[in-house]
Amino acid sequence: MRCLAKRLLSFTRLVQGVNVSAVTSPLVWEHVQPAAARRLLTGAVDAFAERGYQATTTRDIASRAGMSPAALYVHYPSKERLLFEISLYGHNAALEVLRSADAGSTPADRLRSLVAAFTAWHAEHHTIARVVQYELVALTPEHLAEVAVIRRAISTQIEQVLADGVRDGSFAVADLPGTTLAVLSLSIDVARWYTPHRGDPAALGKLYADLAHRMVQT
Amino acid sequence: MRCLAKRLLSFTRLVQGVNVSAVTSPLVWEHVQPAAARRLLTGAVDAFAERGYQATTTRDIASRAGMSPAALYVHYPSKERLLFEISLYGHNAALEVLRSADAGSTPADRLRSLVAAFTAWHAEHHTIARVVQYELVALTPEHLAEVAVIRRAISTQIEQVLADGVRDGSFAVADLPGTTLAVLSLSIDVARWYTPHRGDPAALGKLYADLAHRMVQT
DNA sequence: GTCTATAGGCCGATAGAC
DNA sequence: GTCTATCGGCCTATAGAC
Repeated sequence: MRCLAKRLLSFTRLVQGVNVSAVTSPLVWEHVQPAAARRLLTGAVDAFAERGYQATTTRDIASRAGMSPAALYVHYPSKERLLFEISLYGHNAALEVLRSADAGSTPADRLRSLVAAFTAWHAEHHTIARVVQYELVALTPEHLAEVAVIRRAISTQIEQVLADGVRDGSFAVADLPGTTLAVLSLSIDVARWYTPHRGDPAALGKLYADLAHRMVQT
Repeated sequence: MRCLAKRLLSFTRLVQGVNVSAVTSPLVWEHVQPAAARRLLTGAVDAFAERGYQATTTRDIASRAGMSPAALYVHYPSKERLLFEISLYGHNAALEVLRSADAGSTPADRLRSLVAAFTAWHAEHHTIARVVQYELVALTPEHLAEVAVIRRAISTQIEQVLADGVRDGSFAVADLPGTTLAVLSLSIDVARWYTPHRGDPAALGKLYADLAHRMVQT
């Protein structure tokens, strides 16, 4: 457990840095060291996404990592802490994907870019995304409060672009908070139903960018 | 347990009948008899919606119904059967809400009516809806197959209206299955975030009907 | 149809050897 | 840092009295 603080620091640096490809590549958990801790963490992501946090046993996670049940506690102090690390990293990754995608000369371009990226991330990383979006209740109140800060930043990122579009007349939005939530919903719900055989994440992102833009354009 | 088949029959008749107000009123479970079985079922809905199926204990359900843990098994043979009855009833209710709402002279009117009703149902009945949409994995394969039939009917109901609008030129849809899923997503995701203090279900339905219509109109 | 009592098993987490 | 062994507790479900 001595290496926990170090791991949290390193992944925060990575996610908030410029190298976005790192969080969308298959090597998402490269920063988790040592390798045994990483095997436990990726096993937990898969198990939590498949069956949910409560239905997953520490024995299941350990066996996916090729270890005995007791070995888990050398790397993580509890099952909840494993969930928290996944949730915190996942939220930071999602926020960073949005921040990197917020580029374009018009609100319409920016919105399309945001929705395409956010949707594609939820498809590409649907296992992590499922944990991020559907296992919040299993976090301790303290850990939930920590990820809630990131969730508000994610919401603000979308709301800001919509507000900018309303201001310059390119968007017509009757209910700004409600429409923000609807745009977010569209992407987030992808984590519920997406499986790799249901199409290319990038193509899905493009479709959803178009649908979201049509929801608000004048 | 002798009364189980009778209960299933009676609620199917109710849900597929004409009295839609019955499934949107607070007395949704009136058909579940005797009262002790109904108390267990509504307690289970609340508990499953709050904490999830796996995190809910039979002791918790029984105590919400004011009974000892053992009394539950007089009315339901297992915890999963309780989930199945809730899920089956909820799916039938949602489908019936859609079928009753599919009225209007144009595809645009029909789509707006469908989305408004489906969205309002997910808000008004967000506890049942949460169980319906997020606890599918906890069902046995046989029970899952049974609700999957109803889920396909729900999806078809939306897809048909979109197809009708494309045919008569009132809608422009690049990807029919993808757009169908997006429209459904918008309403379904309401179950994830809705709480009563977040606004009136009917007003939310109206907003979402507008957003969905704009997604597809020419 | 409700209760008390409990079977039988699995869970999260720990102890201590190597 | 990994193992085997195990603790103490809680779980679903059942037995049997009333």
